[in-house]
Amino acid sequence: MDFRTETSLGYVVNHFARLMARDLEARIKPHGMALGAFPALLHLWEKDGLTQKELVAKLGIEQPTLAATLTRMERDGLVTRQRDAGDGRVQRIRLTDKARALRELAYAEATAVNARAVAGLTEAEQQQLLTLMGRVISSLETTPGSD
Amino acid sequence: MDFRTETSLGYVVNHFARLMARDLEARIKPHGMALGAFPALLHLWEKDGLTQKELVAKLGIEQPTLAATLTRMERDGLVTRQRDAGDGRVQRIRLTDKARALRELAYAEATAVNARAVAGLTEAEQQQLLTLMGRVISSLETTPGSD
DNA sequence: TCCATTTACATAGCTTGCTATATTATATTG
DNA sequence: CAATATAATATAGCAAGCTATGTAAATGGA
Repeated sequence: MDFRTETSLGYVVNHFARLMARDLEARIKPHGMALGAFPALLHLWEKDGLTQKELVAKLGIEQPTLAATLTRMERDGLVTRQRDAGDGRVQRIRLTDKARALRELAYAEATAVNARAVAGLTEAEQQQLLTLMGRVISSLETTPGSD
Repeated sequence: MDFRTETSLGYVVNHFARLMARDLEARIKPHGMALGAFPALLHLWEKDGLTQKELVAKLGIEQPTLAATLTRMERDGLVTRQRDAGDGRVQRIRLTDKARALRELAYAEATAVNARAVAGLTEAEQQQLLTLMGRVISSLETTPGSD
């Protein structure tokens, strides 16, 4: 059997993702944001006070991964955890002033990373790339794990 | 400013890569292969006895990352490290019989993961997705880091 | 009402990525 | 030929992903 890395979707997308992550990390780290905090911040900027469970659902990562990330974000002064008054199991995640102040800057850096990546593509190609990836992701998320 | 995760290339590709990695990992782990070993094995199956430096160049990961992966692969009985006779600094990475025997099975699992991912796309769309990602990767690798 | 179950989150332990730095062997240069 | 520079790999330490399991609070059925 033949198998080439350049035509293996998994291989290529992994490489792609690492390049994007490296770039974004280099841009946001100087502003006190870690790479792993970024996706959580995006959702919290949209809606502050989400619970851990809600964030997990939005982020598509596992609960223990988020718990650890939140601990680092707390340490870095980006969020606080507050026990929900009505349900003692629930932690509401709230942004600090520092995190709120970083919003526009973070958007700008992420936008710049994305722009640099697709600089060689036409508008239509950029759109198609996102659409195709979106369709693959949906299908991976809805069809059985490894059949 | 507005920013939506569903249209952020970095966000989407990260999610995509994790889904692919989870699937492949679940398939190959039962056969004694770790996810991180997989890319290295693909290259060693093509050409056994590569040096660490050569592998690093092919894989696009950092040298310490590969060194750690090779240590685990050695532990798992997939490779051996042999000092090069001519140059005492060089380690030649050689596949074990066990690793050689896993080749076809590994190709089959990776092919299955890729096939499941693109099941909802036409042949032309699959080709286009790979082509577009390839172009973005090349451009990320050739243009300056974060300007 | 009480005990079992479920729910929300935390902890432990591993992998795989990174940067920075140490180590050791070869190459170069004065 | 010794001193220095460069090259190949190793080590240390951290981040962020995972699975498996622990803990504390809420719920629900006998």
